[in-house]
Amino acid sequence: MAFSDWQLWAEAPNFSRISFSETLDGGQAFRWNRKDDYFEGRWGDNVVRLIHDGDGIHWSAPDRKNPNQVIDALSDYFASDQNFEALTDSLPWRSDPVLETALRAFPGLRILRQPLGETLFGFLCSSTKQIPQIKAICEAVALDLGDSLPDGTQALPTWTQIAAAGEDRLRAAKLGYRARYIHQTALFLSGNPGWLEQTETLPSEAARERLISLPGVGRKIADCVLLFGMGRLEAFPIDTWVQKILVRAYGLHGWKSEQLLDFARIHFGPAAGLAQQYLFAAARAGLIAR
DNA sequence: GCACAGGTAGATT
DNA sequence: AATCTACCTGTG
Repeated sequence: MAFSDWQLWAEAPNFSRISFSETLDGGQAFRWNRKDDYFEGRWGDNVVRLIHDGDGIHWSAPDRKNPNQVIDALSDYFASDQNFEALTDSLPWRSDPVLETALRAFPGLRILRQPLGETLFGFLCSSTKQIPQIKAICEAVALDLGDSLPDGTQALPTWTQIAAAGEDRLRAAKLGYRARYIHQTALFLSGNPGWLEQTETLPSEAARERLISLPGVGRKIADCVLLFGMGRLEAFPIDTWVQKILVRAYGLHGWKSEQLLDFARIHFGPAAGLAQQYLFAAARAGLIAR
């Protein structure tokens, strides 16, 4: 299957080169790969190539795809309904030099709006794994269990497909102890159709409680799903990186996790999750909290 | 050989 | 309620 010629995405977000790369391949999503001079990504039944050059962002998709559908899928995935410029400006960077450093390093960074089920799967794979390993696991599971995409590669499997496959097939994808959690969650979700979609209609606190009721989902993964799969920008996932940032760069030595969450909510405000992603990116780049 | 990696759940204190 | 600890596998 051939890909279309490159086409300008006129309404694309205003990324810098680095924030473009960091948004796609910085740990929010696990199915983007840097090819030659472009990124290739998959979500839902979409396969899209994106390239960021001096003219903006251009896309290419498998030939048979309707261009308007590609644009719509991109707009949805990049949460184009959100004004990230204003949200970023709403963060307390004027009085917070750590945050200011992160904002200046990654201007244009965004929070993606990924398919809910895929987001849950990706972060169920993520515990004590590095991003390249999470991506490798997702790829292995897709190859084994997923439906074919228009270019002949594989989508992530549905929860029903995962439930039917069984825990051993997941262990074969190097999921280790995560395989049991994922399979049990798959059994529940395949037996309760619409449960995830209904969760998405709830206020964030109630949605979080429901997500945490799933096997293998604790506070951190639930917050990742809220943030990256439900557009809840107030969700503030605290992982080992963010924990170190808060302790070292903000001086919050000895604070309990509940206290750190309170600090984040009060200090960063309604777009705390966006601040989290800036700080995460800056820490991984070695700019803060080394 | 061994510590550590975008955690969670169950046991122990 | 706070603090261990087991759980898989790959990497440095």
